[in-house]
This record gives sequence, C-alpha cells and structure tokens, in this order.
Amino acid sequence: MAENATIYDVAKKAGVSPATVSRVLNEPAKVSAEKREKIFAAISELNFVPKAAAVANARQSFRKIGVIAPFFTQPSFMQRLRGISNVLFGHHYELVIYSIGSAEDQDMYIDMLSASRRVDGLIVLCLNLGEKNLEKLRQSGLPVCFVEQGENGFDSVTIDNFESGRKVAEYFYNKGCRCPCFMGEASERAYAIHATEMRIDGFKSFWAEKDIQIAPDHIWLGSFGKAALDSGIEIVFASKKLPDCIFTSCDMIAVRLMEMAGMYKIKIPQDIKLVGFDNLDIAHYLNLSTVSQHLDESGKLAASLVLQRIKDPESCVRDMRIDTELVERYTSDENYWTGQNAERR
Amino acid sequence: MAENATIYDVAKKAGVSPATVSRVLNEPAKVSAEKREKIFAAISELNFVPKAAAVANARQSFRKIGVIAPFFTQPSFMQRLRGISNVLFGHHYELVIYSIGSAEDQDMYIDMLSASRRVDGLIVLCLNLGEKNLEKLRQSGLPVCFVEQGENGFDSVTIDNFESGRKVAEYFYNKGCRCPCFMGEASERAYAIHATEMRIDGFKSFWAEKDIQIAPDHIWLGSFGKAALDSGIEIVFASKKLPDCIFTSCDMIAVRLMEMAGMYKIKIPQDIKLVGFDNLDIAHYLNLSTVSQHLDESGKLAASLVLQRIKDPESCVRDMRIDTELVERYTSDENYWTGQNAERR
DNA sequence: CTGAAAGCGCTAACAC
DNA sequence: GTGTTAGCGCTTTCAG
Repeated sequence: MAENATIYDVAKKAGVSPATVSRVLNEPAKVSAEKREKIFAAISELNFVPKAAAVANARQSFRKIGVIAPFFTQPSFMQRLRGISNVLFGHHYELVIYSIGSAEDQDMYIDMLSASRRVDGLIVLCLNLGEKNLEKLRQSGLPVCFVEQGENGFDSVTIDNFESGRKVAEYFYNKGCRCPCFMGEASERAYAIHATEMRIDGFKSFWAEKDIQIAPDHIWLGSFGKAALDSGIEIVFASKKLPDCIFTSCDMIAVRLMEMAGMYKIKIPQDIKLVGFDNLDIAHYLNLSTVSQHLDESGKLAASLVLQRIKDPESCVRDMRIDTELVERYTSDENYWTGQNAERR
Repeated sequence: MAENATIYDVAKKAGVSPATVSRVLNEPAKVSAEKREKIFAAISELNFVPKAAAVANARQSFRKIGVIAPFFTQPSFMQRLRGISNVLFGHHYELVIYSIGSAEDQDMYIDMLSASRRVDGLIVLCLNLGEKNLEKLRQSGLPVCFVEQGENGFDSVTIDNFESGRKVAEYFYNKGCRCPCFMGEASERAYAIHATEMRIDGFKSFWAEKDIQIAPDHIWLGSFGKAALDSGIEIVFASKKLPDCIFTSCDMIAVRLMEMAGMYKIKIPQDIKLVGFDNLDIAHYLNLSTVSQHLDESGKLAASLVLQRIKDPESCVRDMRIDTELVERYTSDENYWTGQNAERR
C-alpha cells in the first residue's frame, strides 16, 4: 500500500540526487524540465509523499498555527474559527486547537506553547491570560495575536465594547426611548474577558450625558445560566416602571427575553425595543436587532496578523479595531420589513 | 531568552550522554535517581524543552489527530469538538482542524491527508465523502473514525436517525396527536450527509403503521435559509387543517416556528405540540422539546475510537450507536414545569 | 543503568 | 542546473 517511500527512493528511481527531488518539491522551476518529468513520474509511481515531521524538523518550521480559546464561548467562536481557517489554509498553514476548560488548562497550554516550539504562531481568542502568562509569551518570542482582548506589546484584533454600548444607547435615544435597561451575564471565570462590563459602561455613559439615570432594577448583571436569567428577566418585567428599551450583552439573553415578553403580554418592539449583541444566526432567524462584531472578519484579520508577524517579526505592533455595526431588525423597529417574512401580518 | 537549548546542551551540562537525557524525558524510571536529578536541574536551568518536530521526526509519529468537517454545521459541531478535544488532550494528542467549505476542499484535504502522513488519525464529522475518497483513505491505512455517517470498513459513531424519527412520532401519538407534520431542511450539498431525510422516513413510517397519512402540505422539506423557512411555515399554518404536532429536523427551525406561531395566535403546545432536534443550548433556553443526540458524548467516543485504532490497527471495525433521547419540555407538554421559569404564569 | 553511534527523512550550503 | 555532504534534534539499538 502507501508505504512510505522516501525522497531517496524517488531519487534512485529517477536517477537523480535526493537534493534534486527536494528541489522539485519546493522550487520546481529550478529544475530542468526533463528531470522534473522523470521525478514526477517516480513520485507518483512510488506513491511518494514528503513526510511532514521530517520536513518540519529539517526546516525548523511547522506550518502550523495554534488557536487557544475557551470553549464555552460557543457560537461566536465558530464563526471566528472559520475566518481564521480560511486565511491559514490559503497560506498552507494548519490550524491546531487548544481548548481551555479551566484556569489550569490555560496556564498549562501557555507553558507548553511558550516553551516548546510546536507552532509557528498563536491566536488567543477571548481570553484573559494574566500578566504572568503574557510575560512567558513575550519571552518566548512566539508571534501572537489576541482577539477581543488587546494586550500590551502584542498584535490584536478588538472591538470597542464601550463605544458599542454607547452606540446602542444613542440609537435608543434617537428612537425616543427614555427608560433604558441593560441585561448581561457577568463572566465569573477569571480567565475570560469582561466585555459585558465594558458594554454596559458605554451604555450608561450615554444616558448619563442625557441626564437619564438607569433605574437599579433596570440593570441586571447576573450569572450565566437559564435559571438566573429567567429570574433576572422577571425582575425587570416586574419593576415599577417597565423600561422602553433593553440592551442585552448577547443575543441568547435577548432571545429568552423575547420569549418571556410574550408570556407577559409585553409587545416587542411596541412596548419595549430590544437590541442584542453578536448577530448570531438565531438573531437573523428571529428578526432580532443586534450589534454585529463581524466575527468572520475578525478571525481573518487575526490570522493575517500572525502570518505577517511570522514573516516580519520586527514590524511594529498593531491593534486592529473592528467597527461594530448595529443591525436594525424588527425587535427595535416595527417598520422593519424584508418582504420575506410574516412579521407584519 | 528561551533560546532553544538542545538535548546535547543539557547532556553536557549534566555530564551525561544525550541518550540519557532522552530517557529521562520519556521513561524517567529507567534512569538512576542521581543522574535524573542532575538532568532535571540542567533542564530547568537551560530552560530546555524538546522540539516537537524533531521528536515527531525521530519517533515517526505526530501525536496529532485531524478533524475534518463542514463548517456550516454550526452549533452541533462545536459541542462535538469539545468532546473530541477533551479526550485527545488527555492522551497528549493535538487536534488539527480541516474545515470544508466546498466539495473541492473536501477532495483536496482527503488527498492530502491520505497521501502525506501528517496526522496519526482522522475524525470525519458529518461528511459524505463518496466512494472515491473512501477508497483513498482505505489505501492510506490511516486510522479514521466517522461521526454521524457510518462507512463500510471504518469505525464510526452514529445515531439512528430513522428510529429517532419514529420515536418522536410515537411520542406524539401517545400524546393523542393524530395530525402530524414534519419540517426539515434538505441538505443541498452533496458532501453533507442526509440525516433529515432519514428522520422523516422514520417519522412517516410510524404514522403509516397507524394508518395515518401525513397531508402533503404538512411535509416541508425546504432549502436552507430563513426566507425559505418562513414561507414553509406559512404554508403549514395556512393549510386546510392545522397539524396538532410538528417535528422539525433541527432546533433552529423549531425556534423560528415558535416565534411565528405567536404571530399567528397559535398556541404551543396547546394547539400544536412541537419537538425539535439536537438539543442545542437555545432549546434549553426556550423550553423547547427536542431530541438529544448527545453531541459531547459522540465526540468523546469518536476520539477514543481513533486512539484505540492507532494502538491496535488490526482490531475489528466498530460502529458505536448512540441512543438518542427525547427531551420533554414545554413545547410538547403543557405540564412541564421546572419551578425555575415563568412558563405557566 | 548508561554511553556510543546509527538512524529518521528532508533541507540547505557548497561545490562542480 | 545538479550532486555532495552536512546538518536538524531527538530516539533507539547495541554494547558494556
């Protein structure tokens, strides 16, 4: 069967030297057409294929970049990964996944990666590594790109969570809303990043400028999970004065909110306008207004950044800021109408 | 800096031979405590760490297994990956991702993987490779495990889609439903598997046995996408006789259906009982009844299967069948009550 | 238990 | 253009 022929076998069969075979493999142009033919023939005849590990060893490179990420960041993770993978494969790099399930995992992987050179570059997704780990990475000299969390001295792709929060507030304000509400899940895990908090800060700041206070029972920063969320929603719905707009830190919360609003006979968007965050598929399905952070794009950017840094390690550190975009749909605009759906019946 | 010390440096520093250092690294027990200490000291002093590629090359193995999958299979993919990754890392294998975006991608990756030995094993997720590719894999001798799609001569982890469809039908029947409906997205892509079709076949078969015909306008097998889905739902809701139960091939369809039912003043589950498929997070959030296929578990199983086959290539081919489970929630049972949510207000 | 030495399969100078 | 010859850094016999 496909038993490993080596470059030597090919060389012998084609009547050339191993080096020439290697050349054909890497820079075919530098070999005479005649020999090239012979070598190609031998290659396919022997069913030869270069052995990745040997190549990597000899070349001192792996053609492999790592992605380290917490796996609970479910849907957004996937979309980013897709972007990353596209770019990487376009450049013949493999993508290897390091999935973080706990703080110990994280330290372990960082130790391993910054110590043993087993990848040519690293992309860190939505992770708060902490200064100790950052220092290790710096020491290692490994090209690293952070996504969602900017870190001193490293390339990064981020969004402005604060500004996004403001943007939503302003949007609500211009729609005439004056009684805002925010609901978000606070990330308990120390090793996750704290985007939610920054979004609400931005959201608050806008209202503050307009001299509008957010009522205490119109701010929910709860823990992750359905039970907690449900009771959070109940508190908001039961508050003295119903809010006229709600901004949630992620789409999942908004979806649950839509559902429960139905039970409470609260109409969205007539009674309450609703905007989520992430623009997941489900948001599209349910005509949920939301803030898109262009996940695919951010993945692509991150990948190109590491690739560039691998090529030119000395180039200056870049932080790519991706603009978020408010995607207006039915839950914040009763006039939304695609002609394709039955919203308005 | 962490500049690559080699095993030779360590050896010199510890006053031993490189071979002994290698031993300490791999089978510490076989080295005298005394030298072991010295070597460990030298290792940490030099900040030494074995070079992955060199090890792989010398060992003729990569400690790396590949996962090839279509990336549009969004949420379920993630959960499986998590299971896979857990098992793999437990055994010190890396996980590398090959993401399929088109039929050409698929062929390319299979070519590459079955030819060049760059992974020790392969997991194929939700992909219909076709006989040509299967043959290549067979020839290559690469340990492969298929998930969701069983293939002749390969290990696999599958569920019984037909039986799952039947199970849902029976469940509805026992609840007193007599007017069934099925909605599913047919996978257009040839390289994806056709689980939807099998689920409906099973679903139908049960009703047929009870002499119940499914009305033509109570079967929708549409193409992927919101617009198509919406009009499909409208057709069902506008049909002469409203169904009293609906089984959807995936949770996303069910979610949209719940939403639209609200607009049509159709009550779920009072008017129509609804069961989805996959048991995504969102199903839990929305109290959607659904069929769980234990995604995490299937990932774990797949990983163990490849690992086992790597160890023992000659062992007989196994098809692990995972039982699906109907998770009963509010959309099919008005008495569902967790005490944590506001379903029944 | 340990060291010497021969690979692993490919790449990369360096001559011709 | 092409062959020769060292490596790459670790593993693995094989003696001792």
